[in-house]
Amino acid sequence: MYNNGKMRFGLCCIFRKEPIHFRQITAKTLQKLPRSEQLLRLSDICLQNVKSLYKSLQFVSEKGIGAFRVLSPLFPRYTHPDVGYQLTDLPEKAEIRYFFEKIRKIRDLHDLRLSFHPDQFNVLSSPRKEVILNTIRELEYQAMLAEEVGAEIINLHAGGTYGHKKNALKRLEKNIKDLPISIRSRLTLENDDVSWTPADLLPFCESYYIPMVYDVHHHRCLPDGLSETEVTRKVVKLCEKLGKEPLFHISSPKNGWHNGSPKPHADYIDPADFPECWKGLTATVEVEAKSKELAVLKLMKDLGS
DNA sequence: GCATGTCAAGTTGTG
DNA sequence: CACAACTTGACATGC
Repeated sequence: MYNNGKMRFGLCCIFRKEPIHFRQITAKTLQKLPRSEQLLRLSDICLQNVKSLYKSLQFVSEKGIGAFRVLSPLFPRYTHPDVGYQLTDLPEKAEIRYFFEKIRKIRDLHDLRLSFHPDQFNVLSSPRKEVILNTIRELEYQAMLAEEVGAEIINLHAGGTYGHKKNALKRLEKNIKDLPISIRSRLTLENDDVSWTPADLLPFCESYYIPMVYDVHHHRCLPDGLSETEVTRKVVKLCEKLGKEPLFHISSPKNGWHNGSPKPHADYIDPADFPECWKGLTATVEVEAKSKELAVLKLMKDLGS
């Protein structure tokens, strides 16, 4: 069913050369200001960031890039305990909503696939209640943005193992079951390069109907006995069952495969690192490379797509 | 202007 | 035990 389909490539969060920038602000800077000025600064940054996101989608659609990962701090410090805020607190909320609408329209027009990838401190397998609560708060924020921009995916890692994978998976299962639908319906789990391999995650994902995002670079850094072909086949099968397009991650090692740690990402993707078994599939491949849009475009050219 | 240290958050592995 | 690494970049500060 997915053979000879259309593969789309995804750009992650930011640009290397293209003059599209996202702004940030720290909690420390905000805390020096009275609340009204905090909200003015935040409103300005959020509005500029949604404009930049719109420009990002214009850029990718013009270049034939079919997917885009939205950066987590699009609305900086949204869930911070002291300086956090809501969209309705921002003076320019109407303008911000107007750009959300423009973003949804360009997304629909070009059928762009949008995703979120919450940072490493979002952990649903932690034994600490506080960590789970903070994670859910952050995921609710990202789900709100996902709803506003029309994003389909919130992709998470499985967290730590705490020396006992089975118990960690039990906590993960329970916490996933309790998630609000806005998060749960978008949730995917990705294999990492420290703890959780495809062999660990696939049975879990199959049991609970969660798409597994297959990062082949992580798999090469932390192998598990499964071949890339086997993992790909299982992921495609699971996604078919769930009615979702498979999502893969690709990167190349900065210092080569045999020169120290292969984990750091290179500027570009070596086409030799692109798995043969992915070719011809209907799937999204997010490109994790430091040269960002240049790397995505080069890979597309190198692969002739 | 430019260089440098800092930034909310978790977990693991290395030195 | 401290610290870097992870999608690292962008901001704030000080020269």
